[in-house]
Amino acid sequence: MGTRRAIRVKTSGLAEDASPPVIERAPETVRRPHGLVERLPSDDELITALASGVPDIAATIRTSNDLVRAHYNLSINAMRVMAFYVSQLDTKTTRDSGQFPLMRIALSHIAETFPALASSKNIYKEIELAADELFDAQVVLPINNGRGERLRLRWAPTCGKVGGHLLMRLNGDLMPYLLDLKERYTSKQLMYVIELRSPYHWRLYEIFRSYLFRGRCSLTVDEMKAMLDIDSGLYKKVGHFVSRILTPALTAIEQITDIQVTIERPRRDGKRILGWDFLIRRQAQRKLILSPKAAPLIEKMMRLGIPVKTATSFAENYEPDYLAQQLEFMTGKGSSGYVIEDPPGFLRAALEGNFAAERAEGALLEAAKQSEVARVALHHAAEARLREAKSTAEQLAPADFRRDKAMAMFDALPERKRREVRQVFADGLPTGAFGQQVATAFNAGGFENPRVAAMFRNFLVDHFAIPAPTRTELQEYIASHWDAYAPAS
DNA sequence: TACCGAATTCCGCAGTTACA
DNA sequence: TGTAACTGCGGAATTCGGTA
Repeated sequence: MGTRRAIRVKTSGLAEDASPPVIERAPETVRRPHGLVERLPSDDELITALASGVPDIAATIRTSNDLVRAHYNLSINAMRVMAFYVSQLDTKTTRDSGQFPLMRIALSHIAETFPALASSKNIYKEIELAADELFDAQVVLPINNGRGERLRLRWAPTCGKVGGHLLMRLNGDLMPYLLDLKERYTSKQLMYVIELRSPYHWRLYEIFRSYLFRGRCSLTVDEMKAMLDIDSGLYKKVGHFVSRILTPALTAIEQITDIQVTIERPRRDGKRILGWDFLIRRQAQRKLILSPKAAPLIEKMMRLGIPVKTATSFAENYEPDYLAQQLEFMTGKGSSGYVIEDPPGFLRAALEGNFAAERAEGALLEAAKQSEVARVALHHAAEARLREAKSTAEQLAPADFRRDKAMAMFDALPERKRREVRQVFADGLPTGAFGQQVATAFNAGGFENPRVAAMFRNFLVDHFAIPAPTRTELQEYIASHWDAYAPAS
């Protein structure tokens, strides 16, 4: 008998998890009942493909329309794992070998691709459950030109979590539905589904997208429930199906994906709603994502945890070079150990405040210690900023400026943070008439008191780089600035 | 116009997820 | 860890529309 040994699985050379997988090997030989001794395949022989890392989210995935419209119901994480696996396939190698590869995928790469999954408390457990589901679940495919005959297939006959990786092989019988598709297929870009949070939204997006070429489709309630594998006993009332499945899905599809689906009219039998005619069109603004300069920037923003809708909005409203500059500043800030708790908020602040330029100013400050010339340049830059700030303030009435600037920034804070700010200002102020006035003004959520407005506005302006100030920062600010705002006694 | 059945609206519950 | 938001679901009350 061979000796028992531990084999470290060959790594892809990319980011590794905290716990590299070690597969405990059974003895290398096994005695078959008929007496023959066979050699078991090694791990390297078993694993025929290594996921190459985080997929290109702009890459296109093709799926046969038969599979898109098949009857199945997977959890959202199982859908994500499936999409990840398919995105990693090498079509030629897979076709030549005649079977899907047994792929080793780092869980960290799956989590990195799907931000919603990455924020989960127990990513490993969730992916393990998704793997179990892909092993157990079935897809029911119509065959023989849909003459009522159905074929049941399992998704992944080999699927399991090993250490920090997922080992998975798709069912080879699914190859005609995923490879070498020349007609009757639906293509989608990963970027448009990674943010979908419900399997129903994902499935309906794929289904409607399969009809995009036609611009419209007509589906009955029963057809949709069958495709989504919803038990006929559920959503007996059409209204429930509409309000709980269809409407939320259409909203998510419009907000997140590249198509927009609207209900043209219901199909009725008397009063009874049988289904609907849908209008399907590509969202014009989403085409911007495909522009050569914007696409990589949007992808980069999404990798930083910024939702696609926000990323698209930034790409639409800012010049690519300027956006790239601020993104570079943001990633530099992150890699230097600064924890960015709210990436969309931080980037918005960076775009509005031109942090990258301020960083250049910071570099100038360092140089100023060495050079008189730099010191003068720094002085001029500071004066220019001051002039710009004054100009903005002068364009607005003082009260409007206070309200618009300070309230906008204050309102941008999460509710919990707003409560904390109010509390800190209330706690941190000295007792007495003015302190009471300040506390009352804050608790009322307003800035009627000009001193409170000025103090808070200046805090925000001075600390604009801090989207959500901490309690300590606020207390320190109040302590050091109190005298400047307190009324003369 | 009254009746009946389907659609719509509203409410509440439970489990999950996101966030600070 | 607590809270808010979201998702998925069922049921009751009300409204609407077809039909006799």
